[in-house]
Amino acid sequence: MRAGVGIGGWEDIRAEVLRRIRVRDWPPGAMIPTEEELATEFGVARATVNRALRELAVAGVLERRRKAGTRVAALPVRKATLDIPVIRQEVEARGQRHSFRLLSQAEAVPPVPVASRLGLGPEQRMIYLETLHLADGQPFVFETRWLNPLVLPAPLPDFATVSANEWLVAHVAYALGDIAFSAAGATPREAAVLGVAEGAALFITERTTWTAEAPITAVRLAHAPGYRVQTLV
Amino acid sequence: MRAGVGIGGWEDIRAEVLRRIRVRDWPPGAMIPTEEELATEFGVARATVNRALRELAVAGVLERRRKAGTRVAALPVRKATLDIPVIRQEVEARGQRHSFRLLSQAEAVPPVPVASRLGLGPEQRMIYLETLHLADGQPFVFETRWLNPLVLPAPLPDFATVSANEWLVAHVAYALGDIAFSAAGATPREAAVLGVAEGAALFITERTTWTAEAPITAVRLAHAPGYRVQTLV
DNA sequence: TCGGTTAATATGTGCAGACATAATAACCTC
DNA sequence: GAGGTTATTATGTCTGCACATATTAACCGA
Repeated sequence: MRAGVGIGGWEDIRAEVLRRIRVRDWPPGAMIPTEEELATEFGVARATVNRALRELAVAGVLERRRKAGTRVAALPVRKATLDIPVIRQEVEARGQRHSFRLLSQAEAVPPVPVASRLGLGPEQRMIYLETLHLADGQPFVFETRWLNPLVLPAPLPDFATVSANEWLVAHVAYALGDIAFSAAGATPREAAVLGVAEGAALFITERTTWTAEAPITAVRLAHAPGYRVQTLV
Repeated sequence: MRAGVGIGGWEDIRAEVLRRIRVRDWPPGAMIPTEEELATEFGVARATVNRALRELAVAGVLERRRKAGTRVAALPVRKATLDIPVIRQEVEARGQRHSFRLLSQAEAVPPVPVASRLGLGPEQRMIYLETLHLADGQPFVFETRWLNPLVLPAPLPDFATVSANEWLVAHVAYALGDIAFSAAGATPREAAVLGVAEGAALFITERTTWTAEAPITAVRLAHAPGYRVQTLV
């Protein structure tokens, strides 16, 4: 950063470009000047302009192509970034105390939808866990998890004491995953565990993770009513 | 990129660092070498290592602090990036035909929750729109929207013909917004419009946007059953 | 030993110059 | 003109160097 001067950094360039887009100096779909031209105008190096424009492109505000140049996105596909924390952190971030209870543990062949989501054969046995997470003693989220025993290092912990999620993070080399959000009516089991009416609208998070070769775990989180996922754009 | 050589770019550095984290050469919580040391090891400039490590920090895999150094995140707060497209694009991306019907348009004082979410006084009148979006003729999402007439440029379009969302993107300088996801039972109105049972679990998206000074719009999207938001991590 | 000042250090960002790459535009041939 | 080749151009990235900044670690005096 230039000594003493409060302007000229890439964040300032980004802010100024964004301002021009928002006041429609550069309306949606319009081409904007080249990096070279902007660098000259702002009196900075091209690399600095590049950094600013790149960030805006990642955010979905600009579209860039070599040789073609840079244009303002016509229909900005806004990219919202969500933090997916560990449940304990999520509860504690709300200023509440986190605890959990292991409700059941078993070894079984998963149902077909879970098996296919994990890319498993029909006979592969897995570990099944049901855990209720509490915030200040109130039901917060009901977790049902399938674990692939083939990729877990021995010895397995006592999942009544150790959160499966946090143990996995600390002991298994993950590689890929996907997350999905949806809504579903509470199943009888979920209704009983969370203390809500059967069929009540629940927010559902489903996560699947793999190592490079094999599936690790599939989790379904049924959140207590009132749960929201929120983010700034 | 170095001529002819397929390695040595920042993406390769990022991949190699990620590999070492995943095979636990560098386990969660561990410090990793300094940029200088990695640059020497890989035979690249420090700026290249910096780019790679910065991306991993943004992704939540690394935690970096000046002078303190870089460590592997102990409890990786995974950052999931969601694309929030325009509804028309969303429908078309599924290979379906998009259409919509304006169900009602009025000018009214919004209910208190909406007014407070927008930071409005209790008497501010707004435009209220109800729109049903269809995918291949089937109900896809029911949109209820409050629009601030004070920030809209004249003339207003015919919202029966022009999607409010796309008109806004093209004509109003937005600045900030927030998005929230939740689940809710279908209200009588939503049930009738979407053709589902009252109380059925619906996935709800709520968006609010502002200019620098004034609120622009608050939207509630009630998605037809089966809707999912999905992303890779 | 405590508390505050100073030095050391890893990351954050800047610059100028160079070459790579992708995609368009210009050109040339038939 | 149509089709294929070549030149041009804007972005993408790398290098090497410099200085800023935030923290920590070392130091030192009361």
